[in-house]
Amino acid sequence: MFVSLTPILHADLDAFYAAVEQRDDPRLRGRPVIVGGGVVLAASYEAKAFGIRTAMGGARALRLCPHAVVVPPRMSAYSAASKAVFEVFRDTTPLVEGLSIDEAFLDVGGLPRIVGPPELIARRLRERVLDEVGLPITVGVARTKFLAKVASAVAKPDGLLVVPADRELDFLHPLPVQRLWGVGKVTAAKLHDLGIRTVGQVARLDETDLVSILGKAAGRHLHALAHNRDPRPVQAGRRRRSIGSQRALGRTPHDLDAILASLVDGITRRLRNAHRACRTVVLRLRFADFTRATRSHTLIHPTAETGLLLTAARLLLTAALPEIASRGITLLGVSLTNLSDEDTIQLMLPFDDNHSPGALDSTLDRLKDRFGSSSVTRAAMLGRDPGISVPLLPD
DNA sequence: TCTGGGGTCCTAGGACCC
DNA sequence: TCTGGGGTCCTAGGACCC
Repeated sequence: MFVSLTPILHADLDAFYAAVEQRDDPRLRGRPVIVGGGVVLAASYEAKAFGIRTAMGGARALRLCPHAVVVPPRMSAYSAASKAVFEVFRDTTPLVEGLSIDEAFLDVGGLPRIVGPPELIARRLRERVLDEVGLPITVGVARTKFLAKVASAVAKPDGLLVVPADRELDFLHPLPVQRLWGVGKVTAAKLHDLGIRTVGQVARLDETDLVSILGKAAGRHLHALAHNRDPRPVQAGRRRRSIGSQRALGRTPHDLDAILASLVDGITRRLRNAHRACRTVVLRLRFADFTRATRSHTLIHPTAETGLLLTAARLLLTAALPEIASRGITLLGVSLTNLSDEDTIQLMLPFDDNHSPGALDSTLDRLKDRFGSSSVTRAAMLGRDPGISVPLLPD
């Protein structure tokens, strides 16, 4: 049987934040390092050996390993390191899809005839990241994104694993279900209740059974992954879909309005720096019992203006105040979603049913002449009002 | 064990339109 | 006059990932 071979690399930096700290401070090398404070943001492999895990409470982590070194996070150092690593990725192939600050997919399908087989490309990539950025990185290689990601997880730390096309299911089926992308605590528990512990057992289920257990999307998704069916291509240049910020609140009394203002100030700055605008403001709350809630409001027009977005956020907060007063609050957050490009505005045109059907189109034509046909698009606004997006010109 | 901060995607109900 | 089916958008919640 012909097997199409478009090799995909999944490159994943090892214990990223902790590795940057060990790189920058030789005294930390070889020692258990915890990045974070109240909660473990990252742990070096020496710390992981004591059972310390990401997202664990700091106090518990120190009980497991009292001599661990705790360092405060340096986000700017991590984003600089990430940038440098992604430059090596893009120098390897233009088809790079970033998944997070420390991992990415690389499609090297177009490369092998020029530079060699995927395994060689992966080996070179690991050497370059270590030489040029000073960080260990693990690479998984397979025909699908999903399998490449599984391969890197299995190969960690500081490893390389190639899954040959004729050995895919042999590799996949003995693994525990938690290895499937999208299976977390809740889904794993549901499957365990049914006696399903391995990927192979999932693969033997009918898709309809899986859908009835887990819901439509998750069931179909898992069924496909268990058979290593993952047609998703590596997508370079995917854009962020939301920008947010949040703050955990301690026991001391807090000025919620001031915190809200500083959160909105920070995220609107990031929004403008990215040349984006948003339409939906989401207020995030966590109560004293650690249950969560969101409140959202969608504006008519996209905007990146701090004042407008702060007003929307304040209205949401004001409406939530009675609930906050009765339940207590331990976290306040704001995110901006429904993002669009900042450099377009939407015109609301006062057309109604009495106008001739061609009136809007002729106006569109005039706008296309004025702004260029490719930059004028018709958009639906508020579900039913005709709207038109045009570039926002300096004058 | 006492819980951070940044995200993605899916579901479900209600409003509204055709 | 009463009714159906399909579609989109908004809101809220939840699972999951690093």
